[in-house]
Amino acid sequence: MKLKKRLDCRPHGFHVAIIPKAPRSIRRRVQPKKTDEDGEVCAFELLASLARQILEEEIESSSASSNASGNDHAAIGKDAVEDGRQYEDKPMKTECLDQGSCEVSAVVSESASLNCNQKCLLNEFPLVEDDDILQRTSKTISSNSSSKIRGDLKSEICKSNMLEGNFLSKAEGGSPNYRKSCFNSMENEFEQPVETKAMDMGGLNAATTRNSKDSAELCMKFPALTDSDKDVKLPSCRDPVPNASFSMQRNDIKLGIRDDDDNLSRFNKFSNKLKVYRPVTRIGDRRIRKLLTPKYWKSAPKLKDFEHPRTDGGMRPSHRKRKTCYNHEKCHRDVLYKRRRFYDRSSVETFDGGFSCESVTNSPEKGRNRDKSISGSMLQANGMTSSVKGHQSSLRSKDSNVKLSIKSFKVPEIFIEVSETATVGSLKRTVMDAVTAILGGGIRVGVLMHGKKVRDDNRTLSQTGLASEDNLDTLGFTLDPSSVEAPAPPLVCPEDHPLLLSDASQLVARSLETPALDSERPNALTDLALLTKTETLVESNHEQEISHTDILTDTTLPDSRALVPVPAPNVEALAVVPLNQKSRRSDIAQRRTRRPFSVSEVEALVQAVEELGTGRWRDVKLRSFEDADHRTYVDLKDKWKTLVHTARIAPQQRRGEPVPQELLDRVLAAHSYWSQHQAKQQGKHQATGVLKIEAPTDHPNCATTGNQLEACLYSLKDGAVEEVEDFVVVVVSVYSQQVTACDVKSVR
DNA sequence: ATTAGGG
DNA sequence: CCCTAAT
Repeated sequence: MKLKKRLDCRPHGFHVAIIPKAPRSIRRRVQPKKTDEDGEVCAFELLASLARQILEEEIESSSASSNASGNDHAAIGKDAVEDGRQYEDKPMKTECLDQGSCEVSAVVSESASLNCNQKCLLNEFPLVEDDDILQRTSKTISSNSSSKIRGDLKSEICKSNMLEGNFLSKAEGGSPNYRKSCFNSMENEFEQPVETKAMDMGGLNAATTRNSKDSAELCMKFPALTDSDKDVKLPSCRDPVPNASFSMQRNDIKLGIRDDDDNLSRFNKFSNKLKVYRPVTRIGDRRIRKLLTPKYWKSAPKLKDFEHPRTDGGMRPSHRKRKTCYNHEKCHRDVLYKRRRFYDRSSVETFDGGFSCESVTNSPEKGRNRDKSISGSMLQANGMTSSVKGHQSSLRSKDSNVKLSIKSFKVPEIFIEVSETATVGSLKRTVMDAVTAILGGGIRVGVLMHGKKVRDDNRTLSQTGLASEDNLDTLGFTLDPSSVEAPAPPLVCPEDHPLLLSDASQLVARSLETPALDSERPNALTDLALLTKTETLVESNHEQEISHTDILTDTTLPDSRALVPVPAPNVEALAVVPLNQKSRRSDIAQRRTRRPFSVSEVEALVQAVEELGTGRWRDVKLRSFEDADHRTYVDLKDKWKTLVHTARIAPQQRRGEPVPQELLDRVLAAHSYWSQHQAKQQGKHQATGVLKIEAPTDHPNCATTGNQLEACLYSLKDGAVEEVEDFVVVVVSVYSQQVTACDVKSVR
């Protein structure tokens, strides 16, 4: 099937796990491995690196003023080399980089006639060039690349490129030159949503098609600097000249902070790429809707989505998705998802991508941190996501100290928009500012447990349940900007009146200095805060809203002017989605408002399931929720699912309106019963007869044995007479009555 | 349209 | 709740 296909396409000798087109769960789980194994590069290091570059550039550009292209060459080359050395010590790699830089120069000059901005950008990070180089030198490199991650990956990528190139060539009826197609393939890879078919007709054409207008847009975006994908890419900004083969390819500017891992993840995309091409026009509402779904907003460590501006002013989400690392079950918790929505009127551009990086705070100095190491935890920064990935398991020292280790720290997405005429230097500064704002803006730490904010600062860890290893795994942190006040927006009207946070026309018109999209506001953080808050309110459910409120008014938090907490593991914040004022909603199906099941509803559901079983949701619906229009059978099914889950987890871990234990018990009982008896006796138990199960209500074991007893009862046939525990029961019809421990009476 | 599962 | 695949 798909899987096979893909496998066939992939290059040999490629070790990196390819995400097979298998059940999501599987796919997801496959990737994880590597994420962590290739040693993560400290995000801060990256940032530092970036900063360094920026500074250097700044100096350089200031001294050399405008026309930076010339200087850039040298600078870039240098940077590249340094960069390379910094992350790798292998001569080979360095060599590789060197070549890369050389190549860069060449490339640059070649494209000198093109739009300068792009050209300049091109210099920044010789990622593309490298790839290009690699492409040519892949053979040599790959042959002896041995174990060097870098080397391997690169060569792999090259291979991949070639593969892709060929593929595309074919698809397009033959590409004129290899390099070109190769490049395009690369481009596509970077710009294309892995799982969507957003791009029109495959590489070349697609790129060409979009060229003209896109270039006009100031769409310089910085996708994410993700943990393993620490490259800043600047998609779009294509050259208006479609036929300039070379330039065209070059116009897809990508800034990449190369890094050991990035290739890895990037490469992964290749595997997904092959199946991507499909006409955009095919994308229907549903598609779009899907794209706007949290699922696709997830910008996890290795995941990044961003959308292309659309020439027609409409929204054309072209995103890319990367599977996240799911190292063990815990991984998903490490993944921070962030949603961003920008509501803007005029120009409809969707930016969903960002700048995020992860740093590994592998503080070996456990001593320094005392006994604090956060394991299996994550840090989430509101507005600016940052997450901490923890070690696999929580350690617990004898002295009952809780050991936590914050393994990684993810810095969020940063949206940057720069004018087409902005200088590279300013761009860098912009990035720098953004990063600085985030890191230096002052943050407040929040603690999450099971995704819920732990608000009481006075409680002890054990009281909070954080002393338990189990809970430790769900421990999370949030980094909330503490420097700004985020007054609750006057709008809490989720559906009908999405907040318009910014005016795109303005955004586009000028270059922004901060990640904030609303250039009208002076303070980036404020914007973030507002956005976050808004987003949350718009999206959140009641519970969340409540907790938010609580938090905002929580006096135990001195400077709790922080933003709303981000619900984990589904962290969503700062979602920015273009909103075309009017009819946007019709296009974008809104997520249904959340409507928590009331206890009575649960009761009805349980009742129905007890009688009908777990595989007849439609009947359940008809039977007990006929009038509840908002409850579909799918909802019921889902609810049951969650009920079962809820019943299984510790009461402590349960959230939302508490469901009576009694009901949960029944859930479990019914569930186990129906699990065994599948659909066998469908309808057989249709309420008839009277339950005659008797046991002393006051029997000491009644309560404790309740579940077991009940479970046993469910396994009995109607009319059966059996001994269960200390009881003798006569079952006339288990489902004709609600069976609970207390209903059991002794027949003896 | 339903069901079953993964997310 | 959403999304999909499979019925």
